Formats: sequence, C-alpha cells, structure tokens
Amino acid sequence: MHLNEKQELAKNTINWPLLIIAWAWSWKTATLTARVEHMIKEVWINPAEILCVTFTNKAAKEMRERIWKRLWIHIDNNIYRQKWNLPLIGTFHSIWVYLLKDVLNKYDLSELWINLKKDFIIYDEDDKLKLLKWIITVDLQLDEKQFPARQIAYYISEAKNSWLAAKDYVWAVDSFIKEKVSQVYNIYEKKMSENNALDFDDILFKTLQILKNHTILDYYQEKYKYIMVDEYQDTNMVQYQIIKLLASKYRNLAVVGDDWQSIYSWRWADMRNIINFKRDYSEAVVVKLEQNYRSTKCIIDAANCVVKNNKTALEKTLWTENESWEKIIFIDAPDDKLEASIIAKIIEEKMNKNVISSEWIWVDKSVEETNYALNNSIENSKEQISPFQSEWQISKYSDNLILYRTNWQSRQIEEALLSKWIPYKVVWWLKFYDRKEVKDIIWYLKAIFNPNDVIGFKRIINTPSRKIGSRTLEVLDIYKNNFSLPYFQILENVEEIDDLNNWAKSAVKWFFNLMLNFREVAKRTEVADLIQHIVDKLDYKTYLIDEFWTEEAEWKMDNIKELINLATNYNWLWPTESLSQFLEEVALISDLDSVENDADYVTLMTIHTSKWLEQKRVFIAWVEESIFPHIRSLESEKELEEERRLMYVAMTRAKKELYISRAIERFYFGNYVRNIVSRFIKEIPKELIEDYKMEISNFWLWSSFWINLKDSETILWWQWFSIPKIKVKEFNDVSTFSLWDRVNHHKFGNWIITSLSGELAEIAFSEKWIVKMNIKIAPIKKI
DNA sequence: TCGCTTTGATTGTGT
DNA sequence: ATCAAAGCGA
Repeated sequence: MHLNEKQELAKNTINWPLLIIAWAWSWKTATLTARVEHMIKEVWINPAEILCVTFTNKAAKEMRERIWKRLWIHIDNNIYRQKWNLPLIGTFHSIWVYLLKDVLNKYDLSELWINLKKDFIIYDEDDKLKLLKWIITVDLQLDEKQFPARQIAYYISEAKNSWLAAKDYVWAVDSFIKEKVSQVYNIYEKKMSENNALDFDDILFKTLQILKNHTILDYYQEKYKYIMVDEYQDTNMVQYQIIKLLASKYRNLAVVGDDWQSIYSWRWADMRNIINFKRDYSEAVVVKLEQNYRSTKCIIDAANCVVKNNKTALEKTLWTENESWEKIIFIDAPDDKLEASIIAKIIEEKMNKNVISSEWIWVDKSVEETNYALNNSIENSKEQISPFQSEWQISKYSDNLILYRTNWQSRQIEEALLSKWIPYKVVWWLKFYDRKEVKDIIWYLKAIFNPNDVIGFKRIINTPSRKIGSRTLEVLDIYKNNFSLPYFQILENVEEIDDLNNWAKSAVKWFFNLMLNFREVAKRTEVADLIQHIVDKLDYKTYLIDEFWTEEAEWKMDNIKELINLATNYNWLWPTESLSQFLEEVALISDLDSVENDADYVTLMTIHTSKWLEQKRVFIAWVEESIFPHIRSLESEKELEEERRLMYVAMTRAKKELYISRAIERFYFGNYVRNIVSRFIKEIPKELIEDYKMEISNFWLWSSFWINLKDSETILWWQWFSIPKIKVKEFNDVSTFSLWDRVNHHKFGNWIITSLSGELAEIAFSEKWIVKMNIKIAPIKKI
C-alpha cells in the first residue's frame, strides 16, 4: 500500500492529537483505514479501544467494511462490534445510542437527575411535531397559527444544541415567543421522559449530561482511548464537547475534515470546531491532504473558482496531477421537461456509443494507465477492475449520478428516465421508512416495546379503523392526566371511565387485549415473525385493500414483506433484543442499503446525501437562482456561502464528466416560473464550460411546448416561451438606503438600519435582535 | 361522534 | 401537485 508522504505522516501519528485537512477526494478514507490498520497490526493497540465517528451511516458502513477487510474479518456489517473485540465505528447518533444503553445497564441515572429508563424509543421529526402540537393546543391552549409547532421545535432544537436545558431556558427568554417556548420546552421534556422517548437532539444532549459524571466519564475514557472523528467540520457544539470530554484524558484524538465542505450548519454544525482545533490541542500535528486523485483538472479548477467567491474561505487550493481535459457542459434547456429529457438522452446516447466502439474510449491512454496503477496500489482491497471497466471508461448506467438541491426535484427526472427505459434508483429516506404502511407496522412495534409511549398509542389505536375517534382519545387523555398513570393502565381500566359510552369502551378494550397479545408474542418471537403475526392478526391486507385500490395495496404489501426481510437480520438475537435492535436501526438509518449490488442503474440523490461518494459522470440539475442557491438562503450572506460550498461539494463529486443544467421556464407549485441562471454557474470561468448543443428537431419531439402550443396555435413557439409567466424578483436599489433609515420587513415589521457598508447592513429589529442582511436582496422597504 | 369532502399550506438540506 | 387539517353531513 503506497501512501504519499503526508498520508504516511497521518498514519504514523498516534498517541498524539492530529488534525487532517482533507480536500475532496484526497483519499482520506484510505488514509484513515491505513491508520487504523497500522494501530492494530503494528502498534498492537487493542482494537476495542478505538472509536471511529463518522457522519452518515453510509460512510460508517464503508469504513467498517474496509477495516474488516484489512483485519481479515468476514462478518455481517450490522452486527454489534464489541463481541468481536473490534473498533466501534458508527455515526454520532448510533454510537451514543449504543453508549446510552450501555450506561443504563451499568449505572443508576436517577442520581444524575436524568429520567431515562432502559427501553427508550427514538422519536423522529414527525412524532416530535405531533407531541409539540398537542402541547401547544391542548396543554397550553395556544393558537397554533401564532405559535407553529415547527417554529417552536426549531427553538427547542437550538437550545438543546447549545447546551441549554428546559429548566434553564428562562435565562434565554428575551421575547414573547421565547417565553412560550420556555413553557412548551418544559412540558415537552416532562412528556418525553413520561413516554421514555428521546428525540435526535436528546441523543447527543443526554450523552453529554451523562458524561459530566466523573465515574462514567472515566469509564469511557479508559474504554475508548483512541478517537477518530471524520467530517469534523460538520460537528456541532454538543458533539464537540462530547468528543472533548472523552479525549481529554489521553489526547489521542484524530479529526478529519474540510471547512470547504461544511454544509450542515442548519443542523447546528459549526465549522469553527475544525478551524479552532489548534486552540484546544496546541501540540497537534497538522496534515494537509491537498492532492485530489479523482477528478479532472477542469472540474477541480472550476470548483476552486466557485468556492473562492466565499469571503470566509481559508486560502488553499486543491490540485491534481490528472491533466485530462473535458469541459464542463452547461445545459440551458427551454423548459423543465426538456431539461430532464436532455439528461436522459445524454445517458442513453453515451451508453450506446460506449457499447459500439469501446476502443474509441481509450483515447486518453496515458492518464488511464497512471490512474489505473494508482488506483490499484492504494485501493487494493477493491475487487480487481478489468481494463475495460476501469477508472475512465463510462460504460454503465451506474456510472451516472444525478444531483439536485431538494428531494422532490427527482420526480421530473424520474419521468424522463422512465420514458427512455433507463433503470434508476432514487436515494431518498422517504422512499421506505416513511411509507405509511411501513410506519404503521413500526408504530405497532414501538408500542409493543415501550408501553409508556402515548404518541405511539395514539397513532395506532385507530389504524386500522376501530371507530375510536378524537373524542374518545381526549377523554382518555384527561383520565391519564388526572390519575397520572401510564397510558397502558388507563386502557386496561377503560371500563371504569364513565365519560365513555359502552361502544367506545369495548373498542378500546378490544385494542388493549390485542396489544396484550402482541406483547406476549413479542417475548418469545423474533421481530420478523412478530411483524408477520401483527400483519395477520390485524388483517392488515384487507385494510389496505379497503383503503386503496388493489394494485396499490399489493405494492404496499410488498413493502411490508421487504420490512420483514430486513427484520430477519436480527433473528439471531434474543426476541426482545432483536426488537430493540431493529427499532434502533429503523430510527437511525435513513435509507435502505442497496440490496441489488450487481444491478446497473443511474443514481439520483440530493447533494447533501452525495457527500460520501463520487461518480464518473455527474449531472447537477435545476441550477437556478432561488432553487440553488435556495430561496431561503438568499437573505443571509452566511447561508449563501454555505450554498456555494454545497455547489463545491456537488462539482467535486464528478471524476470525469460534469453536466450542469437549468431550465428557462418550469412548472412547479402549480405555476409557470422563470428563474435566472444561478450565480454559481456564472462563477465558473468561461474557458472551463461550454454550452450543450440542442437540436431543434429533437426538441420539438420531447417538449411539453408541443402540447401547450395546441392550445394557443397563433403563437409561435419562441414567442410562447419568451412570455414571462411570473414576475422575476426585483432587487432593492442599494443607493436609496442610508444609515439610521427606518425600514419595513415583511415578516419582522419596522426597524432601523444600525450599520451599513456597501450592500451589507445591520438591522435592529429589537434592542437585542440585530440581524445582518444584504439589503439588495432582503425583502425590505424603506419607509 | 365518526367519516367524508373541501380547504389551506407546503417544498430546504437529514441523524 | 400533494398532503394534512378544518368543516360539514349522517
């Protein structure tokens, strides 16, 4: 295995703090893997003392596989690690859930004032909002329009990620809304512990609270002496503190990251964590991996040029020895349907061309050989690549990656791919675990596992319909609060509730007995069989057929079969443990791991999701102002810079060919909309990018204009699409604003400009609330 | 009191 | 265009 000098340094720096700045595709994963291998095989460190934290499940999985391979271990990826004396590798959330369970088995937390019992469950965003809504409207009797659950959730999340507990929130109250947030937050925390549930923020927050205990901290410091954190630029304050505590004893902390690829600040990630690493660990060795082994020079130059427009970027340049040169192609499509069709057409045409004349692909032989050699030496664990399927040849559907800013954008592209019979796969969490039928079953599992959970019961008590309506639920809730008993006990004693009629009573009783049966079965049955039992007993199939048409019902049943299939992975565990493990995976893993490894398909995903991978040919679609950069980011310079870093990430996913597309006019939100070309495209130097040449003849065949034109025959096509359907957003004239002007913001009301330099202004909306804005684009008016 | 129809928001990224 | 919540009839 050949590492370059810098990678070698990183590998050999052990027992010492280490900061690795790794630019896109500088083979950082290979370096990290080599480091772990070195630690275990040559330094003889106990593998179980190594803790590796990654950012996504995909990255964790890949790293686990690579390390297993190096250690000659062939085991199932899902299996818990301790049992084999292996490094603990996972995402922040999955690792801390694991540790929390471990702690709950060993220590009594009531001394720490932490209300958490062993069989806790994890709430997803949806559950969280449901609970908050309930608190806002029922407990506090507030108007939901005035205090939307989403907004309250945002404040609570912010608090939890800045180390602010509910009881301390009063100190942060500086506005009317925060006063209400404080109330909601306190009730929310109370209900969460009653339900024995954690939300995503809690997983980190509670861990940090627990680690403040010296006995427990000491135990884990001894247990994990070697800590590595990948994607360090995307850690937030709580994660930072957890790592800091764990590493404080032995200071064997290695962090890897790149501030240019910081794209998760909306999840409270703070790139100062990486920039200030030297402040906490002044003795740290710093290694910079600047050489990119993947992309062509053109792509790298262009990506560098785009990201250089960020004022806060540190001075650095990504470079490559790879001199091959293929320009970035810009697709300036007339409309959205055409944009998608052109992408599909390019994939189709190039596929055919490659199949017909494979010699033709070999033009770049010198580069080819260099890369092939490099690739083989450094990543020798990858299976042998035949010369014809090597690094530079694009001959499969799976060499194509289509990226976009937001999830729902996949639809149109999917349609275009379907019409050309191109196989594809959308990587999207909603695709599986968020399906209604899957969620229903998972909610039954959660309710079986944790009988304290109210939200869970409410979700399933009337699915399939048992004629239990909102009135009945309300009564049950009143009784629950009056007697302060767990929900399950209220259900058990439903006959004693006078406010319910007999009909409702028997329905509830029936449901209670059903759940009792499920809980009994769960004690002696593994999850997979348990799910089957639930589906049979509920007669879920009949329910689906009643609710949807046959075709859709069958499709949904297939999803349940797939869920059962996934659950069989946990059959080797004890019944109750298999349930607990399965629920943990479902809560923390956002999308299905591809089962069909050999299948050949085009991949579609958001840019955020694409961070961990690379592809030979990449398409970035919908690159237009207000889509990418996203409309909600336009008002703040900071968020715009994050969008630009996102563009950098998107561009550097490409190894060989990069296509960027936009449509002059598109139909969305039930309207025709025209956006101007994204500023990011303009930031790419002209000599690095060229236009895709469209043939008018094809364009007629594909276009939706053709259909539209029938309705308005008198207009020629070029006239038709030169009519703007909506008004393009107007900019403010900066020169009309001056210091101390009073301005009106459509959301925040009337306030004052307190500082002004160029387009940037500070506007005071209240004494404490001063916001930086770009007055050219902010929705403000002078008054 | 439940279930169906209409209305109104919604779509920013994901552990 | 799509989905959840509010409004209305049985």
